[in-house]
Amino acid sequence: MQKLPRKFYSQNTILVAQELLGKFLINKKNGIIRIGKIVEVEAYLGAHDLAAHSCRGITKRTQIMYGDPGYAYVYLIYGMYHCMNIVTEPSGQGSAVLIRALEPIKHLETRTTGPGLLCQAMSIDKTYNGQDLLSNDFYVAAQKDPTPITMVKTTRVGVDYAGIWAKKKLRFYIKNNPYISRK
DNA sequence: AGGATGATATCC
DNA sequence: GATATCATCCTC
Repeated sequence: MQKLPRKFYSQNTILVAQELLGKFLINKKNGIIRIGKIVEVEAYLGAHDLAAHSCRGITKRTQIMYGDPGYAYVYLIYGMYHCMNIVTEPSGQGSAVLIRALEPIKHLETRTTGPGLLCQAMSIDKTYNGQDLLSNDFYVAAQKDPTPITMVKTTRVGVDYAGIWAKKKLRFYIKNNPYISRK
């Protein structure tokens, strides 16, 4: 397992999103190592993407999204669940990739088939906002000889308000994987 | 179809 | 300071 370098995240957001499929999200906390395989993601392209939180410019909330790539953007949604994103592209773009579903690999007891649930299972909360994903206990890694996957491209979830941006196929998942949040 | 539940942005 | 809104999930 090889930790992904900063350079990986600084690439084009769509490319990073697609490449993240099949990689492993690893979180060590209180001596427990939790590992999940990323099976579903969404790309949020930046200030011009009306479905992205960054579409209204830099605020206290979105400053992480506008910062350096390879950092976690975690926020509370609907008062009860957290969602985790990884910031992409060079600083100032406001782009990120939302992690939507994981396949449980190690120490994941509860369901991981959705952005809110996977954060619960990985024990990720808002204190992880701004965390560097190149740290020693929170990072994404690739296996040496990854098994080839078939990718499905479709529309994002919960962004009907975003006009033409709601129709763009910026959600990617591994075909036939049983842990996808929605068809 | 609706409720839980809180941070955020945008208005006065 | 008030309120409308929300990249969700579960129960009915």
